[in-house]
Amino acid sequence: MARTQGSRSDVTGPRVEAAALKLFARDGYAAVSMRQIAAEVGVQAGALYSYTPDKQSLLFAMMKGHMEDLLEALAKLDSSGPPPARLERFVRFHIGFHAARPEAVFVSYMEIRNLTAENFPVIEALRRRYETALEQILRAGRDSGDFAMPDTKLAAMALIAMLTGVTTWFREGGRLSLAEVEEIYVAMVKKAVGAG
Amino acid sequence: MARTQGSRSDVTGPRVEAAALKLFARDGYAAVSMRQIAAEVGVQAGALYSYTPDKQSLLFAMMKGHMEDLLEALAKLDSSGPPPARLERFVRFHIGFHAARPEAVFVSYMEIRNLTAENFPVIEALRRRYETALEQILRAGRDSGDFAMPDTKLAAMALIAMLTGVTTWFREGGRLSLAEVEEIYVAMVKKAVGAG
DNA sequence: GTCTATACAGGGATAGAC
DNA sequence: GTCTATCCCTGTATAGAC
Repeated sequence: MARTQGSRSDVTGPRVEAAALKLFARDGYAAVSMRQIAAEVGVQAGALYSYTPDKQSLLFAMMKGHMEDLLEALAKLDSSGPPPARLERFVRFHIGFHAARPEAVFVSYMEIRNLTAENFPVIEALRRRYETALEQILRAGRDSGDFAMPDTKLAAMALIAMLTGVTTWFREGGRLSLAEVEEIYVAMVKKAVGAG
Repeated sequence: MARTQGSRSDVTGPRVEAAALKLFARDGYAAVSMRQIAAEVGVQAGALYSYTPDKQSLLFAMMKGHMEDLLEALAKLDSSGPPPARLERFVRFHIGFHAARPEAVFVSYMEIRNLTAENFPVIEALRRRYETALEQILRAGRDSGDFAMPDTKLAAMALIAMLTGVTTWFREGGRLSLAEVEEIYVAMVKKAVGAG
């Protein structure tokens, strides 16, 4: 049970991830050095390699973790009821989830191109699963006659772009509260897909 | 009139800009080296400094140029007629202009944080002018009763995010033509702002 | 105008002491 | 588990020859 003096692997590991997330989000993956991450954690650069094999793994783990959290949370969302209700829940979920972790969102959308050839498809597949979830709601709504859209795939992309855009400008304590923003987006999205 | 042998300043300068644009768009500003740009142009790294004082100036010039082109083209757009017609023209203009230069768009939206403290506000001001142009159309439409929206500023941000998202997935020769995409977005945007 | 050569700082990652 | 020290590479930018 007793741990070696000075050993804090269980706490330092997460702190490395947190520092990397913070710095990648602020300055971009390519612009951040391992030395900067180490300084943020309060250790020497060499010590980082006890927690990650390399810089790329740090990025990949953070993006994969984010997408998995997103999909896991989505899976817990009530998927019953008529399409308009499902769509409304999706919109609120998306805005809420993304607004709660702006750094992870930012990294996940900006650093895709910095993934290696092996890691990229993994993240891409997770992202596509999320888009498909929205598209299925839209398709169900079109089939039921609740929505009217020429192309559900394109509409799904358009809506996700619109919703994710919130994180680029939303700031707690700004002109509008998150609840107000949610309200406005729900109304706008419903109208966009032709929900009466 | 005779130019020094080997002198091609008038042609090499633009080639440096083009190479920087291509590489910044593909790999990101921070990940691209001056050596890579030089290799793309076919000169040695040192020669680049005949055309730009430094790497940052390359980024700034390309972003400023892009935003100025955008605003200039927007200024030429017919701004007469009722708000729904104006909005439709704006949507078609935005999609068309952005789809025609995906690299410049990509750099302009991704590399904002890599601008220095002096350069950032310049680009930000240009961007805001563009957003304001859309917001004015929305406000005019609300005033005239053509549109229904709780917040024109937020709607403008939402629509621009949605429209700009097109450049992230649109590929010439894909499932839909640009004209089809435009059609669909025009319809979706009009509905989103409550235009009957 | 472009080249070669180079200065100098900083990058990622590893080795071995403690 | 973390440190110091270090390897080797690459980064931006400049100087001076041609």
